[in-house]
Parts: sequence; structure tokens; C-alpha cells
Amino acid sequence: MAETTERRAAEAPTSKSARTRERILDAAAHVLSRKGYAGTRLADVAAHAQLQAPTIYYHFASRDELIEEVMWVGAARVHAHVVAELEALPAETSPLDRILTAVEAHLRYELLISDYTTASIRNANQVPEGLRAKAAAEEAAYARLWRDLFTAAMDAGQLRADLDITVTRMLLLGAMNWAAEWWNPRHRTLDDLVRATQDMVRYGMAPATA
Amino acid sequence: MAETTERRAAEAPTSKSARTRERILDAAAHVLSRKGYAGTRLADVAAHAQLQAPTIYYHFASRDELIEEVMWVGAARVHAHVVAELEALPAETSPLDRILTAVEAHLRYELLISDYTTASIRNANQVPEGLRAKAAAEEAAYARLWRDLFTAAMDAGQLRADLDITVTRMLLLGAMNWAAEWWNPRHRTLDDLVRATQDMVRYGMAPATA
DNA sequence: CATGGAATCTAACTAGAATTCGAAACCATG
DNA sequence: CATGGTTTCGAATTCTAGTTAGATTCCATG
Repeated sequence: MAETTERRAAEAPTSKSARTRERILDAAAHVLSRKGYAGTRLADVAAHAQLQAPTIYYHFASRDELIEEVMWVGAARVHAHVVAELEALPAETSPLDRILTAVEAHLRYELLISDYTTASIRNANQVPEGLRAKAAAEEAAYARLWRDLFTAAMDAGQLRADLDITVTRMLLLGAMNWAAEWWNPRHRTLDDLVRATQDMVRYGMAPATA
Repeated sequence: MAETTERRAAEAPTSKSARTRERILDAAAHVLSRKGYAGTRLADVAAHAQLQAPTIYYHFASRDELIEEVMWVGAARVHAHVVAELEALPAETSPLDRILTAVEAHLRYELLISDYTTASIRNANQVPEGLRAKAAAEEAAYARLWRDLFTAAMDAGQLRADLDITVTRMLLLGAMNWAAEWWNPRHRTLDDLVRATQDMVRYGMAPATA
């Protein structure tokens, strides 16, 4: 019953088998983010999941299928979380405020489940083509969400008229994705990071030119 | 003699041996950026450098030493290039303009030698500790350069007084580093990318509040 | 407490890749 | 054209890690 608070993120693992599967997936994300695609050894994954390597084959058909799922799950969960946060906003929320909400949701979720995030970020271009398909489709859909947010804000006149929204969108996502590489909760709170990122979007770095 | 124009970037390869060594290094950066640390096979590196795997051992003591050098070279060259561009500025250049110059220099060089850039970016946390030392030291020195640029601009009142310059600096570097992952010269010129990044620094995304 | 499916384990097979070694090819110099 | 150092190569060695097979343990159910 104490689990209910956890269920927002992942779906609830019911059977014992499902829970073991989830444990293997988490372990794989952990190893994948630190060792890369080629360096992800099933023996290491198994050790983190507290079982023996061959056991993985009871839950996944192959090493590649396991890794494919990690790559996909990371992207899918961030996407779903941002969508949920946006849908929770009042209908009259301005396009710019929707962007700022998306920024906060992306950062919080990315840094919360950072093993999956860093795993898919660092390995996006290292994993063999075949394994990329599902994750790539998910990322494309997520990119469309951001593109729509920017287009709406531009149409509403809330962005500088001469802004290159394609490039700017990628710069913003890059700044956020990179945070998983350096952010340390002992130096800055997540709240501070979110605020600094939102301020960067709104005001840039220079003071308002009087 | 036609080589002289190339010499701005890397030091001039004089002897035949030095040129082969450089070719191996380039090939290693290429493979490392695409396959990761564990996935970088010497046979692949050799194929890209148009020679056989054992030949690599004539130029490098081991696979790890080769990879260590790739990781280090990328960071060192970007650092050196940015320093050179900054030193070429007139003494009276304002701190904010110095930041904008550093942005341009970083982006141009990073995207010029993007195999090295993406190699070190994607593998920074995948390479074993021992190999990180040299590259990490170089990156630390480079980070200090940026910290000083920001501190000077803040002291000169050219940045918003409430700006968190530590976080903002990392967001900016992240946005730029990430560009190596998505920038495609067929969609946007490098000039456009540089301008968009500089505008983001100066103005943010929203129009000046009247 | 017996039983059968679910879940996990141990042992063995196999392929791939770094590294070593000694031979061959290259090439500037006398 | 010979010669010796430089550079490259082919073959053999060794170790690592994915995968499979078969046995064993766990555990809910009757």
C-alpha cells in the first residue's frame, strides 16, 4: 500500500515475475548508462539485479532485446510525464508558460530517473541501427511535442519574432539533457536548476537593455 | 606545401610516422564516437586508417593509451583554439563580447572536429577512471576559463545581477556540446547556429518586456 | 504434505577481439 | 645496388562474455 506513491512513474509491478523483470530493466539502465552499449555485460546487469546472468534469458529473449527496451522506456516515460504535466494545466495557460512548465517537467523527470535518461542519451548513437527504431520513434514524437509548443508561443507573439525556433529548441533540449551529466544535488537544489533554466529561456543572460 | 593551410588546427605532421599516428588517432575518434569505449575494436580503427590492427601497436602502447589520447586531444584542441581567439581580441573588448566570441570559437571548433567532440562527450562517463585523468584535467582548465569569463562579465554589470552564473555556464556549455549531436550543415549554416546561440545568451527567447 | 509449473541456478560451448611474435616490406643513405 | 633501420603485416595465443542445456529450487494449490 505504501507503493501507491511510486506508481505515478512506472506501472505497478504485480506478479513476482514482473517485479524481477523490472529489477533487471533498472539494473540494465544503470549499467548501460555507465558502460555503454558494447560494455554492458549481462554478468554486471545480473549482479546489480542480484541474480545470475542466465536468469535474464527467462525474462528477455536476448541482450539486445533488453537494451532495446531500456532505450525505449527512458524516452517513453519522460514523454508521458511531460504530457501529463501539460494536460494538468488550466486551459487558458499561455503558450510561453506551457513551455516553462515543460522545461520543469523535463528536468525533474530526467534527473529523477537519470539512469534511463543518461543511458538513452549517451547511447543514442552507439547502439546498432536495429535497436534504435522503437526509441527513435518515441523521440520523434517527443520532438513534435516541443515543436508544437514553440510554434504556438511564436504564433501568440510570446517569442522574439526573429527567433530561430528550430535551433533554439535544440539548444534548450541540449542544455537540459546535458544537466544529467553535471548536476549534483549537493551543490544546487533541483529547484534552483529549474529556475535558472526558466530564467535563461525568458531573459537570457544580459540585463534588460534600458 | 599545400598542407600549410591545414596546420592551424593540428600541429603539422612532419615525419611519415607522425602522419600515420595522426591517421590512427582520427580513425579512433571516428570509431569511439560511434561505438563507445567498449565497442571500439582495433580492427575497426585499423580499417578506417587503412592498415592492419597490429600496426597500431607500433604507434601506441595499448588500446587504452590510444583512447586516452583521443579523449584528451579533443578537449585540449578546443581549449587552445578558444584561448587563441580570445587573445586575438582588442584589449578593450567588453567581458560580454568576450563571452560571445568564446561561444563562436567553441561552436566552430567543436563542430569542425566533431568526431573528437562527440567521442569525448559520449564516452566521458563510460571510459574507465584511469583513462579520464588527462582529459579531466584539461576540461577542468577549460571550465576555469569559462568561469573567469562569466565572473568578469558579472563584475562589469553586463549580466543580470540575479543570474546564477555557475548553473548558467553549464547550461550554455551543454547547449553547445549537444549541438554536435544534432547539427546538420544541410539544414542550418554554422553561421546561423552561432548567431542563434549568441542571441539566446543575450536576449533569451521572449521579446523585451516593454 | 504432495505436485507441477514458475523461476533460477551451475556447467559447458562458442565466437570474438586484444595482444604478442617473428617475418616481410619499405625506404633513405652510403 | 646493397644495407640497416623503420614500418607493416600474418599467424598464433589467450581471455572474455553471450548463449544454451539440463538440473534444481521455489511456491501456490489441492
